[in-house]
Amino acid sequence: MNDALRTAPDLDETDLAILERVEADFDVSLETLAEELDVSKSAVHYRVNKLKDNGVIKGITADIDPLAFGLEMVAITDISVTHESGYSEEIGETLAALDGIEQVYYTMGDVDFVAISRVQSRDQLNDLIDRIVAIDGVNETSSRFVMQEFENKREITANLAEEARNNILTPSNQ
Amino acid sequence: MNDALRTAPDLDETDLAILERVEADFDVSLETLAEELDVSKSAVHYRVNKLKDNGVIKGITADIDPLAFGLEMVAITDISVTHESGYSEEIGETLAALDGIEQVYYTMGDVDFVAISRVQSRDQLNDLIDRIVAIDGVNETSSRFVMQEFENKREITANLAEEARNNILTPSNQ
DNA sequence: AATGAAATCGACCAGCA
DNA sequence: TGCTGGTCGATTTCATT
Repeated sequence: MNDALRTAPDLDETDLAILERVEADFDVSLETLAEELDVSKSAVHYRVNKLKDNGVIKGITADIDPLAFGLEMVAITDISVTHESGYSEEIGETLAALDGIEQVYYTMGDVDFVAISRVQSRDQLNDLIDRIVAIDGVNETSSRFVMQEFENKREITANLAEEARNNILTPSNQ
Repeated sequence: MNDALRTAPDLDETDLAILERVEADFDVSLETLAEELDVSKSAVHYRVNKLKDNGVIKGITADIDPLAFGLEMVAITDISVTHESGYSEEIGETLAALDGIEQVYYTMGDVDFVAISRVQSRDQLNDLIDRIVAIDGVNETSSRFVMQEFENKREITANLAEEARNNILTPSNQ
């Protein structure tokens, strides 16, 4: 059995086509979708609903431009913690809850956490780092400025390698 | 003048309230929104449209659960490039185009690029790293496994520090 | 910028393969 | 289970303020 796919519901090509389309842009009429995919409106509606029930589609959200809020500065911060504390779960949640921090990863290796943050100014970044080091158990931090972000595409379906796509369409555990 | 806000269109509290709501969940009726925000349905609709025209709302998208595709493995890869090549822009775009890579950051410092990738298996990660080192100009890579992701909330409005929020509502450059 | 009415579109349901 | 076609309610559009 392919362990990586144990949670995957069975999807066919039409489901994948719908997902690829709506993951990039949901602001489209059912009718347009139906024409593009060459199925009926009702069928699209039925499948989209099922994908929502399945949890494959976690939600419909509006993507907001960070620059519209002046959030022009991105930083990557490595954070190491004192291991005797052992509260990595708690520290991770505390980090993720800080204003300005977008993502927190707990990693294997010397550095324990990697945080990606987005702020308006260098002052706000300094303030954020102060708030990070003030967290109990945080040992050391080291930040890098991001000069350029490439294609902040977070599209799952657009990132599937061919092998991964094949695994979904023809699961070994069916 | 507050340099960080030069691109910010003027937003009022109602706009912010709409954005906070729809950034987390757009799958809501106009009526519900109107009740929650205590404005008329038409007004909500008008403002949402304006925010789309403004570019503040970049788009409406479906969020897909990576686990539904068996994408259980996340890695952070530091990538250094040979500087005589000078094609960092091109390398960044090439990296971002690789299947499996979600985000690419070009940073200041020893490490030139940081890539976040999401794959189904260790094999796929090895394959991805092979594809990275095969890129012309790539010098060295070093990857860390992510053991846990904390609150992958990418919500701009939820991450604003109070100062940042105040900057938007009462811009110094108005 | 916001409204209300008219036109359009999507959600839901009973029924069918 | 997956889909059809039709009805009703919701949303979009637009003239108007």
